Amino acid sequence: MKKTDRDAVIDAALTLFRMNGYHNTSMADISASCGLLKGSIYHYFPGKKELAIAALDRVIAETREKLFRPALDSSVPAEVRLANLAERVERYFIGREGGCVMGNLALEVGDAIPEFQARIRTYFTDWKEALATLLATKHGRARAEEMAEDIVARVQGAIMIMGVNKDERPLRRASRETVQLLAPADAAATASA
Amino acid sequence: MKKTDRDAVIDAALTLFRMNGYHNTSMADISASCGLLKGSIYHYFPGKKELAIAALDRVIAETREKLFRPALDSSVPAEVRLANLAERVERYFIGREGGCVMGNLALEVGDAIPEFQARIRTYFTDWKEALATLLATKHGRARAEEMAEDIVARVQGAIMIMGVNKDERPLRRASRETVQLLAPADAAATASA
DNA sequence: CTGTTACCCAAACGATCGTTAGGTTTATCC
DNA sequence: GGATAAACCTAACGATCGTTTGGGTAACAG
Repeated sequence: MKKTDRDAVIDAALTLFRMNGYHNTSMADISASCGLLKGSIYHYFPGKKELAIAALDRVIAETREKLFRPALDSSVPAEVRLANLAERVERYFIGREGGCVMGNLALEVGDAIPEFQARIRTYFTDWKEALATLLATKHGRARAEEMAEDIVARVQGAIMIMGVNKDERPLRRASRETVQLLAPADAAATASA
Repeated sequence: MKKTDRDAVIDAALTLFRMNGYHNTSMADISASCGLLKGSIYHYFPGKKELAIAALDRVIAETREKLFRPALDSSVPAEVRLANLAERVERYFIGREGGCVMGNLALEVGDAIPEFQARIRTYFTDWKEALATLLATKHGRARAEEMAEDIVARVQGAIMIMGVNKDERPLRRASRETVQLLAPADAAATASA
């Protein structure tokens, strides 16, 4: 039961960071959102930065578990795993207010806070690795990594546009076209027909 | 000569907003960066928000002039215009510390500040319109708009990755593949050869 | 029951935030 | 050259920032 409060702080902080950004989220905001008094947060975390780091670490763990690890389960055909990964990513971000906290912080703090930068890089690397492993079953490893990086970029951009235009179709197209990269017989013809 | 100082304030603010974000840029920072004392900035702008709006308006005007308007010059073949647009966008962002201020603010402030949101939307719409107009010469208008939106998303994502991984290759690939969308004879074959 | 630790609150800290008020300098115009 | 206004500085404002201090309470160990 002890970890519940700590987790509640991380939960609140994570949501606020995602929706309002890091610098625009105050300890008072987090306090009001998690039920704990402002000063009490410092019982669990040395400061705001370390709290954010814990939040980012949680995102990394969660996405590894729920999104990227299933993609490496070799008992399932690669094309199915790719379809599952694409669909999970799509569902993960659609309707999630504030989009992707990793992408948001990547553009907000840039490399000003190395601990953030390192975690953001890890997150993107995980994502790219999962995609590259799957794509390498059909395309070469080198080309697969390029394609994986491009997919991650496109999805992140689609999430950005989703926030700006309230339109989730770019994200859906990114998912659909990703799946087709392992479709048999170079299914571009099937798609355009 | 009167507009010089005002422009200097906008210049400084724009650079700082792009590199450090909106909330993490203080009026004191802007003051120190433009040579004007903090209080003096309020002679030109009612507040920080209005200064930022002026900065965003300048970005819209600049990118219209230098990037998007040349794309609509019908005296040049569409495929050449697309190649020029892609190259200009690539050069515009590569090496530009902090990436794209519009994308950064889109993810940082989201829709919390409607005046920002409107300008960000305008910026993306301009970009998409330029691309869609060119792509519509070969593909249908509806499909061209989808493609344009996807390109914008991918480029923005590539800029994000460029900031995270210090790797500009995703952006270069996005440019290259964009150009090929108007290449004769569906130049995918040429590209993969 | 006593001592110790973890948990959490209440109150305040100095620093910095965006903003403002009032005065001084500089340019403009008749 | 004197009046008018724009440009700019100095100094401070209240509010909020992240953080700290000190104490109180509950839980658990001996």
